[in-house]
Amino acid sequence: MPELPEVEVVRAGLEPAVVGARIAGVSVFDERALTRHTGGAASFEELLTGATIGVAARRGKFLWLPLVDDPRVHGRAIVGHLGMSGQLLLRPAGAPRERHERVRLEITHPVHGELAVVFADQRTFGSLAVDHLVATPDTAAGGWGTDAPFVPSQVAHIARDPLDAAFSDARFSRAVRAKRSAVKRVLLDQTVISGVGNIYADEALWAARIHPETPAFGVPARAVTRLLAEIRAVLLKALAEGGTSFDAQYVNVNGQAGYFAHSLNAYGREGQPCPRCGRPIVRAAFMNRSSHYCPRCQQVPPPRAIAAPS
DNA sequence: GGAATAACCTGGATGC
DNA sequence: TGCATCCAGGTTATTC
Repeated sequence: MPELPEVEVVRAGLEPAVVGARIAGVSVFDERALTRHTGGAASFEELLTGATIGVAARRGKFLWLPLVDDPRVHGRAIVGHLGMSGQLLLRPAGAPRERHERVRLEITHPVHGELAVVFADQRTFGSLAVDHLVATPDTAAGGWGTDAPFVPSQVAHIARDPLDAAFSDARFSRAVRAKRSAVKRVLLDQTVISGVGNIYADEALWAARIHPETPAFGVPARAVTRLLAEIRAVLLKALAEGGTSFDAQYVNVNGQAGYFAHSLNAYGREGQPCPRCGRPIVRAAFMNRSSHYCPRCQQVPPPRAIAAPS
């Protein structure tokens, strides 16, 4: 499923092909891909046709492409989220329609010529929209790939991701230790830390030896620091390996899968030995999905050892 | 206001 | 072989 590393691979793949490109045509095949766009397909097509893309930016799992050189769309951007199965693919102009293709942008790049940016999405949880840019409260750059202190309004409520230079470790630590929820639930809360999904939450918790159901306020400050370091480590390793692909649901802009699935220690390894202690990895229901952990390495501290936040 | 839960969605896997 | 059911999970609206 596309989490931060997978989305960053897509952003980096799009960047050289779309920055500076002019959008020559827009085709919307399925309006469910525009659930975050106000105005429907006609508005989406009208706004984008003729616009030029400035940069390719990302925060957490959100991507955006600011639009420049056109007063009609000044201060706006194409904002995209891949959901669970979304793909952004680069194809030659006029390429045959992809399976599950929802939206296509025909672009003309000054160096690469005519290309198609294809948004395909099997489960239709992903979406594209044209959105207004708003200033970041901390005046730092909006995210990866941009120096401008702006983000789409739909992304403004999302916390910075842990690979962002402006991410505040101290604010994250305070937020975690103020929550009564399970620590894994906090890691999946995009308003606390963005970019982490089910796979990397399980991997980081395994690496930090923290049980996913541990009350967040019960995680010692030193362990929160260790957890954040493990989150960064697992995200960077996954990024270096091109992301995690279990099936055809995640691929880069050229349709190629990543290799990080081979490096997983906990997620998807139910019944297999823990790489650290050999005890079988356990899968447990969690928030309508699954948690994977080692029952020996990751134990919930006894209640008496945990002091609830006041 | 914080926390928990359901709903959205499709296709592959599994069971009968 | 065909049908029904389960499962995967990011985000958000709703409920508690």
